[in-house]
Amino acid sequence: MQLTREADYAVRCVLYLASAGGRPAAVGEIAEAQGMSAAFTAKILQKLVNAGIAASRRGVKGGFVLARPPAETTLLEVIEAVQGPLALNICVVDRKNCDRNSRCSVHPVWVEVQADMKKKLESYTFERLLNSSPR
Amino acid sequence: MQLTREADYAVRCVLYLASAGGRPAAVGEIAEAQGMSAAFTAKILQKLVNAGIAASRRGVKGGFVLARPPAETTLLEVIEAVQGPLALNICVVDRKNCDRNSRCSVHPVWVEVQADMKKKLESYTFERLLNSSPR
DNA sequence: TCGAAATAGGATAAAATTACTCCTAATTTA
DNA sequence: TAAATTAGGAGTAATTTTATCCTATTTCGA
Ligand code: SF4
Ligand code: SF4
Repeated sequence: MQLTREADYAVRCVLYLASAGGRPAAVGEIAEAQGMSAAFTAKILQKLVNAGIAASRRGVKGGFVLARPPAETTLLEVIEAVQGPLALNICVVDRKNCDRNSRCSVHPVWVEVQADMKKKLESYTFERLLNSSPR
Repeated sequence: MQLTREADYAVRCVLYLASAGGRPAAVGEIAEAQGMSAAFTAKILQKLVNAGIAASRRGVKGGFVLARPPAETTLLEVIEAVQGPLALNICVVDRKNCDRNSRCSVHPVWVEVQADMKKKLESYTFERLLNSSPR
């Protein structure tokens, strides 16, 4: 029931790229700024690129940028890009994962809780996060 | 970001005990009814007893009962009894777990999302679950 | 054109967590 | 006392998490 370190780092990556405002940032730069290992950060950035959240340019002046403006990327997207679709319980994403689902009175609760969570995470764009003063 | 199997089983245990209505149920009975292994179920029931959710009686006519009426036990309590306090991210339960928390704009989001989740899970008592028709 | 700087991707591995099992001791009832 | 039952500790296999490292590819600029 916990966010993976990978997902936390992914959020930090996107946050950094958003604050960089379009200037390509290299893995090393991002990793150092956010206190993460460079090799692991590289892997995460790859996933963000594959998910269409970031874009990369190889070579000398290369690095990573956001593929879309910060207002168009949500926390949910970033999390799902690295740790897959949200799944509070095995039965939520696919009912077939538990054959008790038809007579289970808790199943609908997980569905509801996850929907709430999803909605909230979708409501946080990186523009919004950037403008919120950390406290 | 997923409920452990243990927590899911724990909920099933409590659900079963609630439906048994005060009659002591042995591990084997609970496990069979809910499609869980007996040995693992025994471990989980022990945790529920330690958390004050269930009570046990050893010996021949022994077994497990709920320690309180179903209306007084919530989903949250059962989950926390087996997998510990809810913690959506390392920084939520204790800020010291991440030294970036003071300048992190995402930290408050996790706090908020977890609070929502907690509130919702607290709102589901086992009386409520028992009376809800599974669909 | 070559070399340096950078990402892409695959393989590998250590550590932690999850999901169990098994055994012995203690307790309770008939 | 024998049978039924929980209590608790120890142990274990599988899975997931959290990385690291290596090689290939791309790009820039001298
Ligand atoms: S028992 Fe109910 S809540 Fe648990 S996995 Fe099955 S359907 Fe979902
Ligand atoms: S970076 Fe922010 S969200 Fe992530 S653990 Fe630290 S304080 Fe929490």
